[in-house]
Amino acid sequence: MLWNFNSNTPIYIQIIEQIKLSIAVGEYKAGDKLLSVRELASEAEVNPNTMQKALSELERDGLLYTQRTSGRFITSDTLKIAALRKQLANEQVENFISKMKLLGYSSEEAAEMLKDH
Amino acid sequence: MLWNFNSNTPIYIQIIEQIKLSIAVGEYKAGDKLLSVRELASEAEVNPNTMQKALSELERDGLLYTQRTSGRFITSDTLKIAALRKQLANEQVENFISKMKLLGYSSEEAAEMLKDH
DNA sequence: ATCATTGTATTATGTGAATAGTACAAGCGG
DNA sequence: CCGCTTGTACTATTCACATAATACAATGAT
Repeated sequence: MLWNFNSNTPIYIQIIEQIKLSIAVGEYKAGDKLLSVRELASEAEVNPNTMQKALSELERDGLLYTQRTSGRFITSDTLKIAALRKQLANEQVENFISKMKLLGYSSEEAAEMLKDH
Repeated sequence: MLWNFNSNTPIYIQIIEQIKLSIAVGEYKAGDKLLSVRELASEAEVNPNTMQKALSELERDGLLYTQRTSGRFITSDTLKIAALRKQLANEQVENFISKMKLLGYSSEEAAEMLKDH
């Protein structure tokens, strides 16, 4: 996994978002075993505590589960994963439209700009 | 001006974004006088130092200018303001497309989801 | 001339994110 | 059984953001 962070958002939030994305698009597959907290932390060059915090939150969302001393795994619920992808996409669509509205562009104008891109 | 902040981004960054938006869409007009730092801070319910920090940065961008003891004003450069609006819109478009690409949607599929919205 | 308001600067304090370092129970493999 | 790896927990420290409380020079209005 390739990690990159910017400075304006807490790192653990960005980790959550990036892992969610990886799950949603199948870069992590249902049932996959994750690297250990320490390995992931090392890979992302963050503190293990920070990685742990992000993983715990993903677990609360049901996207991961833990087997006590054996490791963490991606949920096997493929429906949940498909729903996640759709949800993330919908969030992007709604965010885009609302931001463009704030900037004074109608949905039609926004769509036009997309086409011209 | 109506202020609202979320917790995941530094407040002074959010202030910058919101004022930029207000300038871009003409809620603040070219040459307008702003409220004083203290008044704006009070209105937004933040510390004057925080407001000051945001305003200074906007000034560095050339969107505001200061007349030492008389107050702060929006730039009179209407071309710059028009360019700002276009730039913010372009950022939204590019961000939207790139995020949708990451989620595995082509530009055409993204445009389709927009239409269906 | 006086005074209030302007932006600006400074110091101290509080808070949450992130790091560093350490510790421990649980289980798997040898 | 032993040792390694797992997740997890805890304390201490650093850092940036934010706040609180002042202070001051410049200037426009009274």
